[in-house]
Amino acid sequence: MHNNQFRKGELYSFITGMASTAIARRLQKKLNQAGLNITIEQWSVLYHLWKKHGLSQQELCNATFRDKPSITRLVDNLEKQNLVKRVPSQSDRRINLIYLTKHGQKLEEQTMRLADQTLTEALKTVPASKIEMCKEVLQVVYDNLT
Amino acid sequence: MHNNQFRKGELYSFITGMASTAIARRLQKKLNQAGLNITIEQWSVLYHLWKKHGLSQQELCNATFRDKPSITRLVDNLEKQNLVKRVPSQSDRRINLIYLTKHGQKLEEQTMRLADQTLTEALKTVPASKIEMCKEVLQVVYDNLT
DNA sequence: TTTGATTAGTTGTATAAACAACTATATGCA
DNA sequence: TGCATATAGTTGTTTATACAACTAATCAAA
Repeated sequence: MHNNQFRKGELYSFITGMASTAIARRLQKKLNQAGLNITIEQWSVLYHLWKKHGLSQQELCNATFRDKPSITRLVDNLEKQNLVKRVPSQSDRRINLIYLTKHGQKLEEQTMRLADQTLTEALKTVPASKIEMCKEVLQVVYDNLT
Repeated sequence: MHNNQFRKGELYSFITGMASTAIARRLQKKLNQAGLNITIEQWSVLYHLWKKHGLSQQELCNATFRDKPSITRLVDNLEKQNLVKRVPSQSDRRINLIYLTKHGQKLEEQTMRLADQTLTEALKTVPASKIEMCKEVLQVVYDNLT
């Protein structure tokens, strides 16, 4: 009852993800201003490749929470920009392993700095304890729905 | 320093909005399963029209945090589905006022119920106090970036 | 070993978002 | 009044997402 009413009030911003949309737009603007010709979505793929080279497309699907066609096309575009390369797996010919090119590797430091700046701007004025709690809630939400 | 390290760890899920994406997908699935042929984005426009009839496209831009071309096309699609109607303003011929059709009005109750269900599923196991704090943080983030 | 099911990836189609360039109308100031 | 400027909305282009249907390769069980 009380809970229900509470939720109705919160509905809109939770569902539309206004905060994360604002964060993504701010980061995209920073990337553009830095003359880096990549999208947030491409960045999110590179993010996982910086952590571990040679992921398959399916692994990128799982890591980025996208479906297979989305990853196919993101990898297409990353390849066009010469940031990654598809390498057929030796052991399983169905699989493409995705490797960063030198150009793709070089983007890590600069873009991570811009992402860090973006979060600093977004979370300034928010105490660390609240950020931690918020992050926990978002994780629970994700787990509840997946 | 400590703060910086904290943020780096949180980076990815904050920027990609994994929680809100999961919420939106769950609601979309419910809409589809109910045989309602509308997208989340269309729903977010209808949401504001249910609260106040006869908004201009510009007002819908502000309310939904979208740019003008996005609203033009969302209204195009809503009109195609006979859910809203563009009505030229009498006092200012640049302006279209957007009104719900009867069909559009009828969707309110059912879709709000589905949205409410979605949030209940997403936030079950999360105490109300944490939800409140999380909502505050997301609002601050939004305000910090807008 | 053959065949049926599963897995990895691609292609087609529809909707949406961001950005730039555009038209039409309104406003405000000289 | 007239012209510069601002505002409301549209159109074109690129990128991304979701879903369905598809191909190719692998696996597993009879």
